[in-house]
Amino acid sequence: MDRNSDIVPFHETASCAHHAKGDECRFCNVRRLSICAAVDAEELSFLEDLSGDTVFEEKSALFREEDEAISVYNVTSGVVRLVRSLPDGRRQITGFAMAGDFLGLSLNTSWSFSAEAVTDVRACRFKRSTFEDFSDRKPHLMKRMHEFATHELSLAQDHMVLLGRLTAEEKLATFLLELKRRWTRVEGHEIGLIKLPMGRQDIADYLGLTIETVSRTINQMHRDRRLVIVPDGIRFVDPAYFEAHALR
Amino acid sequence: MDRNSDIVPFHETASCAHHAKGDECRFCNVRRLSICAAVDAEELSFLEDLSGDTVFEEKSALFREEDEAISVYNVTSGVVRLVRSLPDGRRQITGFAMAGDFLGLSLNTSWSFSAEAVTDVRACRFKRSTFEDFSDRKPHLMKRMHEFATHELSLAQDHMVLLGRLTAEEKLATFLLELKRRWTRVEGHEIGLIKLPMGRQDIADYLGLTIETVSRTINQMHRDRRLVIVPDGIRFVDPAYFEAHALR
DNA sequence: CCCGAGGTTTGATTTGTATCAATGCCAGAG
DNA sequence: CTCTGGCATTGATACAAATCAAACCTCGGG
Repeated sequence: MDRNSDIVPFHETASCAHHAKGDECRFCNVRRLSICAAVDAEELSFLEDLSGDTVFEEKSALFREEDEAISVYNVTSGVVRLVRSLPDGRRQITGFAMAGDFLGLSLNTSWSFSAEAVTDVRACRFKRSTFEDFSDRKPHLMKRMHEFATHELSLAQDHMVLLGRLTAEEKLATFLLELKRRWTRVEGHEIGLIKLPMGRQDIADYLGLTIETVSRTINQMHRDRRLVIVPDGIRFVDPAYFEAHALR
Repeated sequence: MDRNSDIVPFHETASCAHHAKGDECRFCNVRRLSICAAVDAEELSFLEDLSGDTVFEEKSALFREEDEAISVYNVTSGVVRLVRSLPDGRRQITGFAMAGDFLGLSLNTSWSFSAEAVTDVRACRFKRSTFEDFSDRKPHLMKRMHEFATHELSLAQDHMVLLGRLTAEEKLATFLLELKRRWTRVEGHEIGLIKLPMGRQDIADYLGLTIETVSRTINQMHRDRRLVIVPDGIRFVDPAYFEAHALR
């Protein structure tokens, strides 16, 4: 049975209710984190005309592997899982996209992965072809996209080491520490609670483990007083333990 | 004992002996495969002035993880392994670079991986800062680099699926098929013999396995009449078997 | 307040791959 | 021709994680 059968096609919403039209980008709280930080005020207002705010509800798909890439997206809130599936149902999650992350860096007309909303998600949407034309005329934007791509590539290489060479315990320690860093970056300040919006199955598919091994390993860490489990997340009790067992 | 202790620093050689200075790029046999295909005749001669042909002998390092990235490279012949190492000696090979592949796409001043010559290697070398200045002024070159980067990213995602979700048999089938495709691309025509210049340990470190499992799996395939083992490589006997077991 | 569904935890058992330990097989040096 | 060192192969055994199988929350709906 396909575990993804509950993923429904996305439903596009009307434009953002919280900003007057014409102010979205200037007041965007993820601009500093995103592609758009490379864009000056004048370009920003032009870019804004190309963009549309979209909302995806929990468990809906932003797009699927086999879809044509009509749009590209800048995630502004929520968490998205990036999934590659095998014909027999095995899944690998190659990453989680959060506020500031860009989907569609390659500007290819075909996606090579699915993007599914783990939580409710807001994203700034651009028509792919239009965005490509724009970036073709703005070398500094292209360069910023290239920097994003090579950064992603470096993260992908880290993840290959994790998948190929770490133990279950090391995988979880690395994952939790990385998640802490990403929330800190998004929130703009140190956080205590590490929110885990994704389910155990998603964590398993990200780390190349089974759900049972993820559950056992986290609960073992709890029993060993390395962390406490709280609603919707965990909290480090022994941060040094995670630093010592994680990859970089 | 560190398995890499035999990797010695590279020895730089004088410029290419086979071409008169001023003709390297025009007659370059990997141009069509490389970054340089995006460069027109005039730019090519300019680029050529920036470049120097280098030779690295088998087992030497082009650069190491911890080195500062002074140069970037365009591989013109031979095979390079890209390695990430853990402090305790565990290794993950994130890829093999062959003719046409570019090392230094990120243009960062620090490498995040080592590059080691598996065979004798020739590469076209550029000063990183100079190359960056050049690409900053040539949007189509930057775009080509970006395309290379996002293609790499897609390959990296494939490899994550392999590492996280495939069995040893599937990993080997995928690896051999992928290698066949890459040799075909480099040679410019279909090939029968799939050369395996890298040792079993390198294959293991690429696939997230041990050397024993690689050896057992290949020899099992041989016993099952899926392939024949020949000096320096293998030959498919049952190509359909590999197609059926490989990832895409 | 109870029920049911979806997700999580826990336990028992199996298994694929790692580990440990020889042995085999060249190719190059002497 | 024989020795030697560096892989590669093969076999026996161990073990980490997968698989199979319940039981257990918890939260929203009736």
